[in-house]
Parts: sequence; structure tokens; C-alpha cells
Amino acid sequence: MVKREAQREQTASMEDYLEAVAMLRGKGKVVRVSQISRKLKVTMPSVTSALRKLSEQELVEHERYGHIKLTPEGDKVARDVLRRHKALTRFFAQALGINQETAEEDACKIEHVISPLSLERMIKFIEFIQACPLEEPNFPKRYKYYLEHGQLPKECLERSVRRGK
Amino acid sequence: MVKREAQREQTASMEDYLEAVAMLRGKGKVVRVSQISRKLKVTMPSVTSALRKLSEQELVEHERYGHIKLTPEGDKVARDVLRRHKALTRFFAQALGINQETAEEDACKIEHVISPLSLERMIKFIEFIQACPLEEPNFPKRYKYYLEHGQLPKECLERSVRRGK
DNA sequence: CCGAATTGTTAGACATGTCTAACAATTTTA
DNA sequence: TAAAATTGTTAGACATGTCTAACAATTCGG
Repeated sequence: MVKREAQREQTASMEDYLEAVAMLRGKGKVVRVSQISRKLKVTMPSVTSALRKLSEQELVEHERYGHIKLTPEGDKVARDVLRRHKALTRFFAQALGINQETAEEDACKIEHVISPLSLERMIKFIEFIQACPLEEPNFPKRYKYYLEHGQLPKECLERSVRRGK
Repeated sequence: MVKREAQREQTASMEDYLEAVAMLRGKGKVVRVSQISRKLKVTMPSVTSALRKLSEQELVEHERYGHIKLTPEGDKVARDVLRRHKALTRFFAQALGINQETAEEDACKIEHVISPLSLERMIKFIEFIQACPLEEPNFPKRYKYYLEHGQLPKECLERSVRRGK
């Protein structure tokens, strides 16, 4: 069995910096310390300090006053954080009906601590309710009704009654 | 409008200590530093140090070599952490079908960072699928089938076909 | 009731990650 | 192009929370 390169576990902070670089890079242009600083709401010295550490681990390339880019390894880590971020955001927004802003905020925190299993299940959950709407009005619709009115939609109540529950 | 007592925000660590005291207290007996130490997997000096800080904030009562108990205020905080913990565990286990151990682990991390809104929605979600099984075989059953077999249960497929999807 | 084991505390080192102040480099603009 | 604004870095303080080593108090078993 091949021993896989031990991908060093990153702290929540370091994951945030890697993720920020990946996100900012997307928008054309060069990534700047000031942008990261604004995005993560930390001061520029904090960014410089973090980049130094990530450079030492060869996850980013960064030279004084120069460019900031992810190494292939750093890119791998950043992509994985982003994957978790997106899955969580989607789950909160689509499955739980949370507003986009709060969904993002929660995703930002939870992406650093959730287990691979739970994440996978959330992804599967979304896949499921999208692929299998169950009926019209479907599950998400009914759930939305329940959230908005504080009581079960009439179809559910009818069923309960019919089943003598 | 009455200005509510600003309940000091606690760090994840301090919440863990308060939660641990509340949990251990449940099992009869006096709460001991060594128990907290074992439960949270930290050394005893770490516990002593944390208890000192929480004492200063009047969230616990603790005198050298003596008893450890929550003040009414500390109890309030601890109960809220426990509430989040339980809701999350339940959500992971019952809604997502995660095993109890992983559900607990994830709850332990996420309880410190989740927004009140998302938590509330998770609670509502569980209430909903419990109260409104939708049909036989109901939603959780179908979802379980999907997880186990990697494909939609036949009822869903039939529906999709019928709807020409 | 006394010695051993356990429990708990203190002191202080250390890691992480933040900040402010001061200064340096770069970029913008008048 | 020179001054001003912006951007970035360094140095060092600080907060949090962990640990080990050493010692002190308490509890337990014979």
C-alpha cells in the first residue's frame, strides 16, 4: 500500500487565508494583501504573518511586495475548503431555507470543523430532495409552508387523520 | 425598553468547560477537576486555569480543592450550550442518518459556531419530518434507501417517469 | 492513622493568531 | 515627476489556551 503524502492539517485561520486567496484569484487580477485583509476582516500585518507561515509550508508563493499565489498543494487544500464551503452554504440555503447571508456565515465557521461523513450526507441530502421531489407540492414546499405558518400543510394533516394518528 | 444584562459571549473553550460541568453534575456526585480533565481531554492545570477564569466572571463557584458548581448565570449559559448540543446531535443522527458517535463529535464543534437561525431551522426540520411523514414509505425511509443503495427508491423513479422528467 | 496513590494547584514555557505603531515600498495624481 | 495616498512589512505587545514540572492537599487501603 502506498503511503500517501501526509497533507498537513490546517488550522481554521490558515484555511481561511487559503480559501480567501482562492476566491480572490477567481476575479481576474492579482491577489493583494489588502484584499485578503478586507475579506477576512483582519489587519494587513495579520495577513503578512499568515502568508509567511503558509509560504514556509509551501502552500503559497509570496515575495515581499510581490505576487501571492497558491502552490499546487495549496490549491488542493483551498479547493477542498471551498468545496466544503459551497456544500454547506447550499445545504443551509436549500435544505433549511436559510437566507443566503446567514447560510454563508454559518458555512464559513462550520467548514472548518464538520466531519467528512456529515458533509457527504448533507450533499446527498440535497441531491435527494432535488432528484426526488416526492410529490406536488413536494417536500421542500411543504417544509416551507410549515416554517411560514407554524403548522403542517393540510395534506399532512389529512394523512395523519386518515391513518388515525 | 429594558436593557437586558449583556450576557458575555464565551469562547468555544469556556463553553466546553461550562457544558462539561453541567453534564457531570447530572450524574449525582460532586463535580471534580479530574473528571472535567478526562471528559475534555485536557490536563488538570488547564481545567484549574479555566475554572479560575470562569470564577472571575461569576459563572462558576470554585474554591481551592473544593466544590465546583455553576452559578445561576453559569447554569443559564451551560443549559443553552447543552440545548444546542442536543439539537445538533439529534439533527445529524435523525435527519442525516449519521452514527451517534460522529453526530456527537460534530455537535461538539458546531454548537459553538452555528447561528441561532440555522439551529432553529434544524429543530424545526426534525419536528417536521416527525410530525409529517408524508407517506408510506415516508421521507426518512426513502432517504435511507437512497443512502444505502445509491439510487432513488422506485416510487420516486416512477413519479419522475410519470411526470415525464 | 499513616504511607501511598490520587487529586489539585502553581509557576512558567510555548503556540497561535491577533493587534498597534512605525516605517518602507509602491502607486496614484496633481 | 514629486508629493500624497495607498499598500505592505517589521517589530513587538497581548490574549487565549494549552502544556510540563514541581509541589501541595486530600483520600484511600492496609
